[in-house]
Amino acid sequence: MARVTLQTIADRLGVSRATVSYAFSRPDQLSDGLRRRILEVADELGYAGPNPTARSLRLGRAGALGLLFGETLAYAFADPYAIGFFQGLATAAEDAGVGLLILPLPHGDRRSDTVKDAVVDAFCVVSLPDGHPALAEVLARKLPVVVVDEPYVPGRPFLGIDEPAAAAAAARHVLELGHRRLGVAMVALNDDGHSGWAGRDRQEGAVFEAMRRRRSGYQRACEEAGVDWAGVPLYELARNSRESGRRAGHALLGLDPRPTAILTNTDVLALGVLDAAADLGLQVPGELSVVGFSDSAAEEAGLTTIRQAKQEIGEAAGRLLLSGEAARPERLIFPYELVVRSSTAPPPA
Amino acid sequence: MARVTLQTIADRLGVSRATVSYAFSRPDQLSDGLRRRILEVADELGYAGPNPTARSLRLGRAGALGLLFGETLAYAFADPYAIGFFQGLATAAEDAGVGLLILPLPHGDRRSDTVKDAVVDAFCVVSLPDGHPALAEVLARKLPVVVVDEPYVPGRPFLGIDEPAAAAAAARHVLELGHRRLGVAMVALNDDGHSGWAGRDRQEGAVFEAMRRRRSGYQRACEEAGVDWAGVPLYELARNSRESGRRAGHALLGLDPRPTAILTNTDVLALGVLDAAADLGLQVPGELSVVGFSDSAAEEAGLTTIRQAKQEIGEAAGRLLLSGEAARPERLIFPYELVVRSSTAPPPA
DNA sequence: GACTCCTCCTTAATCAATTAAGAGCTTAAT
DNA sequence: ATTAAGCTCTTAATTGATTAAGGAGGAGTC
Repeated sequence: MARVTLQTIADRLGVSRATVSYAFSRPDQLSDGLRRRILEVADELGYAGPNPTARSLRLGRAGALGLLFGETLAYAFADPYAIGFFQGLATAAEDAGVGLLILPLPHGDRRSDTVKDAVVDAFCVVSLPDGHPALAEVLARKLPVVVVDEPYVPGRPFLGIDEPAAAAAAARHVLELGHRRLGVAMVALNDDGHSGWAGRDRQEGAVFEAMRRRRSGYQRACEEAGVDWAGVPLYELARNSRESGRRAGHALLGLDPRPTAILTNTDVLALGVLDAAADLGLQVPGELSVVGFSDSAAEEAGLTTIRQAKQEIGEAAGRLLLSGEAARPERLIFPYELVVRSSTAPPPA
Repeated sequence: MARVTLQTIADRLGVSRATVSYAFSRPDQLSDGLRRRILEVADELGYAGPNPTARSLRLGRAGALGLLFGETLAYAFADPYAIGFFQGLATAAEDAGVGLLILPLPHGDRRSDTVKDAVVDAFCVVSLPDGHPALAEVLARKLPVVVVDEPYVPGRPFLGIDEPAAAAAAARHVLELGHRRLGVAMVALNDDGHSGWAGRDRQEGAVFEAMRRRRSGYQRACEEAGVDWAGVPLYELARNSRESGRRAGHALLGLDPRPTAILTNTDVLALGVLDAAADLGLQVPGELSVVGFSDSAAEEAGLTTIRQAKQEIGEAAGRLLLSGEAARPERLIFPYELVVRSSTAPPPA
């Protein structure tokens, strides 16, 4: 059974290919009788309709938005922040009637050309580490691109929050409550899979720009409050999971002197820190204050966190790409908000 | 600035288009010198690389899997069950190095041809109501298709659980605990946006097959236990949200006599029912037992539920489509498991 | 009867690539 | 010297559509 194309139908009926095309896409160009006959024969031959790829080639539009996320897809779908963002982006795509093509990152040794081969009209890049090869591939495509969260690409629209300011607000919150011994747990500073204490080098050389900037916000707030940043232990995690957070929590809470407040750069991590506190029988917030980030999984647990409008950011990214305005390099900085719940309080006396 | 194509580069160098193509896709066919010169000129002219659409047309493969989900995308991304499924599907796609094209359903009056225009190699259809027009469009594409959960399409591979048996297991659990006055809250029976008490007609005429079958499982278990199904109130919800669950909870718990156990067809709904119980000061499980479904949001809340391997199902669906075996119509029925937690207990004496 | 105007369909260019087969030319083997 | 074999590049067919421009024929108008 050879492939059925417009031509097959045309030949069968002794009309031209163009005529058959019109039957599908422009009914007004044809007499009703012929059109009906064409559709009949098409049905009879099992024609699948005008080939979308050929159509796309001819029309010069793909009808899809490419999404590149700086993690494995399985991971992305497990991350509440990513989910919120997807939701916003999907809303924009849906309103415009275009699809959302979620692309896997080139993974391990397998050389897959997903970015090169992606049939899309534009790309949305989210949370890619500095210098990731996929970014270069995206830029090489010469299509509209927006970047969300990181990395900042000069000349391209950027969407995100003021990371240092937001992080500083989180730190300032506990500092103003009177805490002086802080601890920090952060995921996604680097992408070498390492977990453990992170010294100055790993902190400042972090390849995830947004997280690097977040960290600098913590530092600034500490220094402004007269707390020596060099004395603030920072535990770095390879994966953003509750289990990771627990591990970091145990590491930080095992220190002497023990921190009275722990800052984390994701809510999921913060939940893990709460688990660690529970393991050790520490009261939160009486004996330990914990702050999350993103307000993605914080409400139920009563977690103090920084809220960012992930859905709005996603939707704005989508609209920007679909409006064709993505050529103008804008920096859209979205608001954040410190949400104080029941995981923070003044330190024990 | 006109578009740069292979031809542009070929003309510039005075070579044939084929030569330029080889420079990109088959280095062994060319001398190193010429190849280097071609790549140089390409770079100089700002060539974006071989056009993926044209490539796709010529090669006859799209490098993407189409996903059609029976709800708005914004909604899908908010549903823990869907997320789990996506995760599995994305894993399979990722391993194969293909993208995942998430398609919006034709929405309201806007006639968008996303299904017709989707550049994909296969479709995965999830939870579509009976007779939804998008299904016909998918089938018309004559591409490999698998259906997950619903609807069952004769001749096409199907993946899901034994819905009636799973639902019956949930019902049997509370019946065996001694409950006799049950209440049921269900979402996604119909897609007409209606919420409220559902009588026999709306129950049996439900357009979402999986949910219809789930309901029949509840009924069967009741009847086997000698509980008259006609006396079991069923409250139907238009949306799967915690708020909906709370509403259903209030409706059911406001009845006289009050049910001692409430079955729901999603965990999210069950959480809402717990909220309603809390509103009314009812102890769970002392005064009320609640059972969820899917184990997608149940663990933290200590909810008794039916666990289904959503990730596995997603991954299996992906692999089936990508293996090219999707032609053989199989019915892959996945295991379910009753997970008893702390939301169910014998009824009050 | 000549002219114009429709309606309906065809012609042919175009979208941007891939790739089997073949044509020159050089090198190696007999 | 001749033939075969290798390289390197070109030719041309192919993938499956869209659409502006044009032609043929019939109807309407003066």
